[in-house]
Amino acid sequence: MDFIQELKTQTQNALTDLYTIEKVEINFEQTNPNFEGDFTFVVFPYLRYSKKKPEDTAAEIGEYLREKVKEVSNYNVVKGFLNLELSDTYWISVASEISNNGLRIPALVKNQKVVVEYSSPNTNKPLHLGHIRNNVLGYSICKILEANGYDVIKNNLVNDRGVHICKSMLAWQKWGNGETPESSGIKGDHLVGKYYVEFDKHYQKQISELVEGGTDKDLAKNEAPLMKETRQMLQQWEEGKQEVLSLWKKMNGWVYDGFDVTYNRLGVSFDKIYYVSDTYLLGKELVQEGLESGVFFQKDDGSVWVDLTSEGLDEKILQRADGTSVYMTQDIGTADLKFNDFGMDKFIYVVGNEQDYHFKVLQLVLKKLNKPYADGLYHLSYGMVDLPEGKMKSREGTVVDADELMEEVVGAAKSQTEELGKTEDMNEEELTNLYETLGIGALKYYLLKVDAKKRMMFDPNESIQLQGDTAPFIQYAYTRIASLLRAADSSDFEMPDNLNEEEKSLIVLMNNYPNAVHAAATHYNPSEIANAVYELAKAFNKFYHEHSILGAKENSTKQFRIALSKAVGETLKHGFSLLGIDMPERM
RNA sequence: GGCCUCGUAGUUCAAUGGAUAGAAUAGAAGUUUCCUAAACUUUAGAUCCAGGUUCGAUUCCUGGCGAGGCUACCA
Repeated sequence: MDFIQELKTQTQNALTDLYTIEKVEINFEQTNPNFEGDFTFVVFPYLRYSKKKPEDTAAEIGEYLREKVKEVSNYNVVKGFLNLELSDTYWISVASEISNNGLRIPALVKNQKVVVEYSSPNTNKPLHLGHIRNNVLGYSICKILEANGYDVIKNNLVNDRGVHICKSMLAWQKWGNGETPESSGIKGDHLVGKYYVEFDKHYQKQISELVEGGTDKDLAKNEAPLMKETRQMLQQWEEGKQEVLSLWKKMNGWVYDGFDVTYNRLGVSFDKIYYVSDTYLLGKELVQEGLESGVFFQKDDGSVWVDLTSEGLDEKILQRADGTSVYMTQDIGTADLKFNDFGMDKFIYVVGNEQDYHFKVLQLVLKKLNKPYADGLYHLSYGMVDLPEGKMKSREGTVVDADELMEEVVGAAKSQTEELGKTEDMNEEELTNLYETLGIGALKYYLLKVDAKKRMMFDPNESIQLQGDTAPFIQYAYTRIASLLRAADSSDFEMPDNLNEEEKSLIVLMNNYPNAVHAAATHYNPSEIANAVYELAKAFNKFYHEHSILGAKENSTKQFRIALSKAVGETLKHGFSLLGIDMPERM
């Protein structure tokens, strides 16, 4: 890392000495593999100072650097590209450093606290594929921020109250016959989801009956008896009616038991859980505050609004005419609650991009309220997950259930492992763990290798595939290393005489890994880790194929290769830990 | 209608404004007396269209065309 600094300093010196260029931003990039060299400096921007041809300018700087920087063993010039070649000695010292001191990720920040809100489920139905992307992404971001020096609070805001839960409750009351998870053998969240579907079935029927009777469709939606009953139930909930509250507690309990199983299998966890039932009234005082200070305004009917037209948005309601709050009000209050609880420097919302507008407004409102933490808000806006047949629609039953999906990928890992027949001596428990590690790993990797911000296609058939750019590919490279280390008697680093191409590329990739960890944090994007780790695993497989490690002729070569392999293994494992994916020792 | 994303090999994804646009998968052809072939090698195949800025554009700007999202006193 500091070598690059040194290189930049010397390059600046070169520009100053040769062309009297004052301080500029110096950038090096990795040399394109199609060309000879390690780092490349592009000289085009400096031609107007040097007043020479690109080739000559690059050559002059190259000559300067070769003389001044001992690690630069040679250079070549292609058009305006100065390709610096570094000595093997330098790369060997990098390998030695990593091998002896372990993987080091320099902290990006100090004493920075960040609250990451993710998952945030509704408690009326089980989790689906979209939630999996959210959870896996949120968890990974937490790990990545931690690795960069942040103090992270993993936070879940459970939406446990509202019309949607009342629908499930009502349907259960009417048609449940006292069914419980125990009596039915159905996982709690799925059972509650079943009644949510049941509600909708009857509700749709009522609507169409009303519409046939000549009622307007929108009106019918509101006037359907079931909807009236639901609203009444919500009303009773707010009034604290005992019977409703106890049913609510019972059914939410079922859901939490179910979620725990799903979260556990998915390997995600939280440090702090908020429940909307506790927080939904928050924010009203802040709305009043804003009204008094004049940043909000009131309409004739008494509703409170914020005018964001000067920011290019429109007017947004913050409180209904009847004094009740809306989503935005609650989020204002919850942001304040978070700040009171944690005093965080940053707070991140892992929420789908259909809420881009909402979070833009939220941040503007917090700024208008002069909240000191407003600038620390970041909406990690991830794209929707599409299926090959199109969008997921719960109404049309095309949602991919989280539990079923996990079962499927683990099952695929099992059958493929059995087919290969390499694990016959493993016991039942080891095998079960292995299938989970492979299957859940494959699923997570599939979701994380894509840029978080982009919408992505989820092909179920492809997700259970375990070859190519997949978690098992990387896990396989790791188990090869683990197997080597079991067979090796020592993994102490020894200086080799020189480096072959494959060894060098492993060192280069490992040297670059901390940059990927930084970039992943800066961009809130785990896929940068996934890509880095994949490249490394691929390079290792090639190295492994081309060269004998334990059978190397020279003992020093053998020791070097073992130590190098060990460092690769540690890097792969580190990267996977940031993605929330386990590594098997055998497969 | 207004606002916001996104258009890259058959398919799914990469590419701080840099060189000859990378992978994976599907296709074709190979590699195992040798540390795990879930691997490795070779091969064919792409920047939606038209302008502009730039020494240089997949990347930035404008206009088309196409896909998606938001545009609720729902959360």
